[in-house]
Amino acid sequence: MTVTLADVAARAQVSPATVSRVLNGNYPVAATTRERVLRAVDDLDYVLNGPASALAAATSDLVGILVNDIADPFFGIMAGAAQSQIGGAEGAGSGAGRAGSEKLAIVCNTGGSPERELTYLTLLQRQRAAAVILTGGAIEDPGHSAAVAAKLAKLADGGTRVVLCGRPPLPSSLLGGGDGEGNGDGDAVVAALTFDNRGGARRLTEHLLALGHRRIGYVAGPVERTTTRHRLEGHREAMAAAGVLGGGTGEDELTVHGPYDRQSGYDATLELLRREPGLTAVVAANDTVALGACAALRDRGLRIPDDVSVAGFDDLPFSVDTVPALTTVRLPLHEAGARAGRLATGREAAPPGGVASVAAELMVRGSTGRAGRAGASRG
Amino acid sequence: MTVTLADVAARAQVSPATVSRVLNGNYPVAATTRERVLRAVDDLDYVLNGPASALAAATSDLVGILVNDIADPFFGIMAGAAQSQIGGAEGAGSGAGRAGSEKLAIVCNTGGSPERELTYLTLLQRQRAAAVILTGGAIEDPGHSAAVAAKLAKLADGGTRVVLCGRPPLPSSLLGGGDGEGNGDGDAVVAALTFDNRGGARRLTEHLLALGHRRIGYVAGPVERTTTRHRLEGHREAMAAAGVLGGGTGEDELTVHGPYDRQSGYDATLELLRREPGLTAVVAANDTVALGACAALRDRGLRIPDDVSVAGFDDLPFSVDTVPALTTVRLPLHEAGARAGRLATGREAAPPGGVASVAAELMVRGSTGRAGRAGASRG
DNA sequence: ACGGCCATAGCAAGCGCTTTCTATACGCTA
DNA sequence: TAGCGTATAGAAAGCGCTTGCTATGGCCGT
Repeated sequence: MTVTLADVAARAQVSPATVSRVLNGNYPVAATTRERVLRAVDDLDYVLNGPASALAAATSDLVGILVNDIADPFFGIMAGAAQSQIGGAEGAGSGAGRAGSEKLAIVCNTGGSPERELTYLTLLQRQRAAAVILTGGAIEDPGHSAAVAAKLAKLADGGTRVVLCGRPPLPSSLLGGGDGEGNGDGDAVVAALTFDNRGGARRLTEHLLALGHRRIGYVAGPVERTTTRHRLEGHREAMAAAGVLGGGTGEDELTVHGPYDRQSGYDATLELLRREPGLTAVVAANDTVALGACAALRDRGLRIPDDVSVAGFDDLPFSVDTVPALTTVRLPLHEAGARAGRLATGREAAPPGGVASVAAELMVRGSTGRAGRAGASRG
Repeated sequence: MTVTLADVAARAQVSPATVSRVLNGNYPVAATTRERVLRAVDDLDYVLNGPASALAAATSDLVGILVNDIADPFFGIMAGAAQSQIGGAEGAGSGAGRAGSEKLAIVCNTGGSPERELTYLTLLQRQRAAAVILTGGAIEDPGHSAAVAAKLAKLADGGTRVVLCGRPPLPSSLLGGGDGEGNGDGDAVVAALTFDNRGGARRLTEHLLALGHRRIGYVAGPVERTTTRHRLEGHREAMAAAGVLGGGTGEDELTVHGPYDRQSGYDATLELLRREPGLTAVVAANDTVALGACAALRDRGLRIPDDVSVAGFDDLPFSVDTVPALTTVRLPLHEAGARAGRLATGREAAPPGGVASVAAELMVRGSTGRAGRAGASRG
C-alpha cells in the first residue's frame, strides 16, 4: 500500500540503490538519471521511511529539547530559539521525499518530574537522537542526578550530542561513571551554557539594599532545584555582605518556597506579610511569581513601590508591561537557546572547558523604590 | 558496541524472539524465563533500538503536536495539556528497556510559517507518527490549505490519527483529494476541536457596546489566519448589529492588523489613536497584543478604563494580574489541549460529526468601563 | 500407558533502507 | 586498436527487531 524505495526504483527504471543515492545526494548520479528518479518520486508521492532509514544508516535526525514546563514562556522562548537553529526550514514545497541535512527538533515537556525526565531521555536514546538539549534548572536529588548523569554519559557515548542550557554542568565525578568504558569520540561530549543566577540575584538584592531596604522577603522556587538554590544563594550573599542576614529568629524566616507560578507568589507574599508586617520589599523567584506577589500586595492595600518594592527574575516579555513595570534580572533566553541549538547541531564549537556562563543583567524599573517612604508606620 | 537484542538473548540463554516478547509483553512467556530475560536486560543496560523496532513492527509511538509559536503560552498551555495526556508517565525507574504503551509526545514549532508546517508534517509522516495534533489558527492561503489537507489525508490514510485543536475542520472538499484512493480505515480520521472565536469576540464587543462605546478600535492579528478572521468577524457582527459599523470612510478604518505580539499592540494602538483621537475602546486580537495596547495608551497619558477601555482574548494567566485586570474572553486551553491529547491516543471517542465546538467565556474585569466618563473632551 | 493438546520457545523471513563491493561502459592515451 | 582509468549503476549483505509458523515437551483424558 505505501510506496517504497523499490517502487520508485521500478518506475524510474533504476535500482533501489540509485534512488537512495539520489535522495541522499551523497554519491555521484548522472543528471538525467537523477531527473528520472525525482520525477518518479513526485509521481508516486514517495515519502522516505524514517525508521528504516535510521536503522540502516544507524543515525537519526531527531534532536530532543527537554523543558520543565512548556506553558512557561521561560522555556518556550529557549525552546523556540533552539528549534529555530535546528530544523524545519528549507521550504520543501510540494516534493515530499528529500530533505538534506534536515533535523527534527522536538520538545519534550517533563513537567518538572524526575521520572519523566528520565523516561524522555530513554525514549530519545531509543530513537538514537542526534542531540539532546536540557533546559532550565536541574533537580538536586543525588539519586536522580546520578541517574541523569549516567544516562547522559551513555547518550554521549552513543554519539548523541548533549547540551545543557540554563543548567549547571554535570559534576565530572558523575560522568563517565557508567560501565567504565570511557567515552568514545571526544566530539559528542557535553557542552553547558549556565546562567549567572547567583550573580544576577546578588545584584538585584544589592539594588534593593542600596535603596534602603532591610526587611526583604524572598519568595523562592521549589526546593531541590539548582535554579532556586543559586538565586537564593545570590540573594543571601548580598544580604550577608550588608550585614542584614536573618530578620529575627533564623535566616530562613523571610524565605518561603513554592512552585514557579503565580499562585505561589500570591500565597507566599501573604505569608511573608504575616511573618513580618514591616516588610518593605519582596524578591520573587521569577517574574511569574512576582506577578502573584504584586496581586497579593495590592489585595492587602499596599502600594508598589511606595509601600513595598517588588522584583522578579528572567525579564519575561510581559514584565515591562506590568504596572508599575517590574524590576527584574534579564536573562538572554533567546540568545542562549539559539546558541544551544547551534551547539547541538555542531554548527558552533563548544566553549573552552565545555562550559560558558551567560550573563544576567539587572533591569531597574518602576516596581522598586526607596524604602521607608511610607512603610515604617505600618503594622 | 551497543547492546542488541541478540546480546540479551545470549546472556539470558533464550532466543531473540523470546526477549522481544518479554519486552513487549504481548505473548505468553513463562515467569522464570521472563525473570531471566529482565535480569539480562538490566545487567546489560539494554536499550531497545527504536528505529529497528518501528521498522519491524511498522508502527511508531511518536505523537506530533504542531504549534505556531512555542514561546506563546497560548500554545504552550495547549501543548502541555495534550502532552500530559499522551506520554512520559510511568516512573520507569532504573530499568531502561521496556515501556509498554508509552508514547512520545513531541512538539514542533512552525513559527507560523506555512513551509515549516508542511515540512514538519512530512517529517512526521516519515516517522510514521501515531498521531498528529495541529493547534491554533490555520493559514488561509488556498494553495497551502490544499497542501495541508492533502498531507493530512495521506497521514490519516497511513494510519496516523489527526486531531485539530483550536483550528477549524478541513473543508471536506479538500479531504480525500489525494490520489482518489479513498481513505482506508475509518478510525484514523480527523477530529476537530474548534474554538468559538467568533462568538466570543461578538460577546466581547457587545459588552463594550453595552457600556456605551461607539468608537472602538480593533487590533487584529495577522491577515490570512482563521483565528484572526473569525475574531474580527465576531467583532463586526456585533458592531453591525448595533448599527455602528464603520467609523468614518470605510469599515476598516478602525481596524489594524499585525502579528500576535506586544509590539504590534503598541504600534497599532498609536495608529488607531492617530486615525481616531476620540477612540474610547480598543479590542485586541489577544491578551499579549492587549498588553501592548495598554502600554501605548499609558504612554499617551490615557487612563484605563477611564479614558479608554481595553479588552483582550484568550485569558492567559497573566491577564488577571495586569493593572487594571484585563477584560478578555476565556478559552479553556488546558481542557481543550488535554482532550486533543486523549483524542490523539484514542483514549476518547471522537465527537459526533468529528467536530466539537469549545465555548468561549467572556471575562469582564477592570480594563473596561463606561464610555464617555472622560473621553469625549479629548482630541 | 498412549495419543493429543496446550503452553512455551525457537526459526526464519522479512520490514525498507544504506552502503560496500563489483560490474559495465565509456573516453582516453599510446 | 588495445589497454586502462573514470564515472556511474547494480547486486547483495546487512541494520536490529517483530511475528507467523513450527517444534518440543509435559500433562490430560480414557
